[in-house]
Amino acid sequence: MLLRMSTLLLKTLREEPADAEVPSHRLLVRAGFVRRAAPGGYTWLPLGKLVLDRVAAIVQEEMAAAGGQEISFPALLPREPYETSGRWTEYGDDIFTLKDRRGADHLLAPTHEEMVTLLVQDMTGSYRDFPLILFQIQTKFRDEARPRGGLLRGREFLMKDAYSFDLTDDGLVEAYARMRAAYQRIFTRLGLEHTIVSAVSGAMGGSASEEFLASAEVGEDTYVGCTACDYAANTEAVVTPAPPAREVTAPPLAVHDTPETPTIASLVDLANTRALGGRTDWTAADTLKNVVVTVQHPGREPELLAIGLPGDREVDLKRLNAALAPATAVLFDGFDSRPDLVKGYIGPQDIKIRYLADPRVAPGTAWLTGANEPGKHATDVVCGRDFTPDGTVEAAEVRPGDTCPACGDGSLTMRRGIEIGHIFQLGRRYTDAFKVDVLGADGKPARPTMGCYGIGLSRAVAAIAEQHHDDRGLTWPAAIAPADVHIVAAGKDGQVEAALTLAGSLSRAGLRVLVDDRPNVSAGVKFTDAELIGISRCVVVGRRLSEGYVEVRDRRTQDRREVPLVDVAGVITTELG
RNA sequence: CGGGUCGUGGCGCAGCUUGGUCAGCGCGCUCGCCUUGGGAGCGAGAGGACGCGGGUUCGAAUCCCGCCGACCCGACCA
Repeated sequence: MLLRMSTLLLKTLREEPADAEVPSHRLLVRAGFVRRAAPGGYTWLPLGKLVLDRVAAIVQEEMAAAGGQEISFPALLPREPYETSGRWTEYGDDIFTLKDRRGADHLLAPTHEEMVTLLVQDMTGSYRDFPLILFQIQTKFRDEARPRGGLLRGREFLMKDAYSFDLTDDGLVEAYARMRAAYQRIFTRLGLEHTIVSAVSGAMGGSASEEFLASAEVGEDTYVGCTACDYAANTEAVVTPAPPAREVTAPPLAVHDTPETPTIASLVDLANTRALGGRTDWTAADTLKNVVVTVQHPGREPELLAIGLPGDREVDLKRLNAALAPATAVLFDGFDSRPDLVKGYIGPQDIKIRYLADPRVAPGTAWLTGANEPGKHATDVVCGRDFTPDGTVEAAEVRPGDTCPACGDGSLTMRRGIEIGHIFQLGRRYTDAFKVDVLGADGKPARPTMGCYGIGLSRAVAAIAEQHHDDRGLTWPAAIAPADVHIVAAGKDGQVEAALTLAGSLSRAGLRVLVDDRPNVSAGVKFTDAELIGISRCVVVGRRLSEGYVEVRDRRTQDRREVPLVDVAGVITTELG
């Protein structure tokens, strides 16, 4: 490959684009890799397309090595299959839908579980057709409420999704493990430092699920790690260790006048001032906070739900929503129409709506909580005696320092990352929905079980840019850089010809070459552009050319050394290793 | 969807409070000269319905109303 900058569609920007905030977005636009074309939609310019294609090639190689067969589905799909799976409504506003000229509903695919399930139903009939792994690289569409971060969250993006089909649960576990290993190889080859965390399945359904998170300040996912073991999880998937049930030793419930205490802080203050229950050491953690939310189940009437949790914790709506999926919850604000729910003084005793409690609210624990009357609270409200939750829920915020749920020893730390991959053991959710049965070895019908495995390719490019840049520009890992070597013709005119000659020979030697042969562009501009574009190896054809030397530079370390012109191919090839 | 900021040549911005040679600056672009190892210099140019639609006024980029769009924070999000 030989690319000449004199003819390349490339325009580097000296100034930062006003609409770009995160480093990857700023640099990819400034260096001429992508350009915004629509809200949440980006045009891949020649340099960017080269990178994207190299990322895709690595993914294809590893998918094939893991036994995957590549196919390609349409992006424009009819409504029916998604109606059958229930996702037409579950995905809700996040799905792009449209009508054709006859008024029939269609959608722009956000993901393809339905189609691949139908395909497998159509093309298989026997246990001999399994196991099977199919994958595709496709443009996906999601009507994101708010695209952001350039390539990091678009409404249209490139994704690799793979689907495994097995007839046994063991087979699924094996396929999942194989894909998991392939993902580790892929992200390592892409130069992405990443962590695998336990996750929740969300709208996809299914059981086991893990996310691959590329560490980055601008990441949208918060995940936890443990100081003592190798536990790692998305905050949404953190399970709260429940204390064991205990004997009820608390005195009977007692109601107290607690005027003007609608908040936990004001309640704790007053409790200590008045020595409620004979104590003056009340803390927020002794109180039971009860928060009312409106829950929307797909296609049903909204339901009111109360959440009980220790008063020193806030409700984390992300965690709550993950726990309630596919239903969604928002804070309730209609207290005026519900006199039985006294805002600021709600208690779980005889509450009229469904009540779910944090796991810390274990049987036998006693709490200071609302008495369901304005200006009154109750002490010694005991779980299991004075109230019984309808279940537990993971809705409380996770905090650094919380006890690790895996080892029970270490404490949790919190970090941010970009979700670059997500793998699921879906199970039979979709094969059940479409009643996919094949003939088993025993002559009886068998229903395949599925896994699905996604990688955001365009997002991966952005994640790589987040992890590989400095104050001068991008610093691509060699495996996915737009070229192997960037040749700069510095100095007088004769050097352009020499640079082109060198470029030709390196190209014939199998290297991917970008050569800056622009006439009438000063050396300084070329150097600055080369550093912005970020190809790892740069050859400067300049002042020592007449002596038979060129300069070889390392983009990352800024090392420079003079190399005889005749040795350049060898030096570059060796160092690229 | 809530909150905030903002729409002026390709890009980044000033001008708006106090309406009237305000269509302006930097970068980029074109042509010429010069320069050629760190975003050079000089000269000459091209390019803008000031987001859209109404309104006020003798006169609107500037004031008023409505709309649209973008970005940021939050909500939401394989």
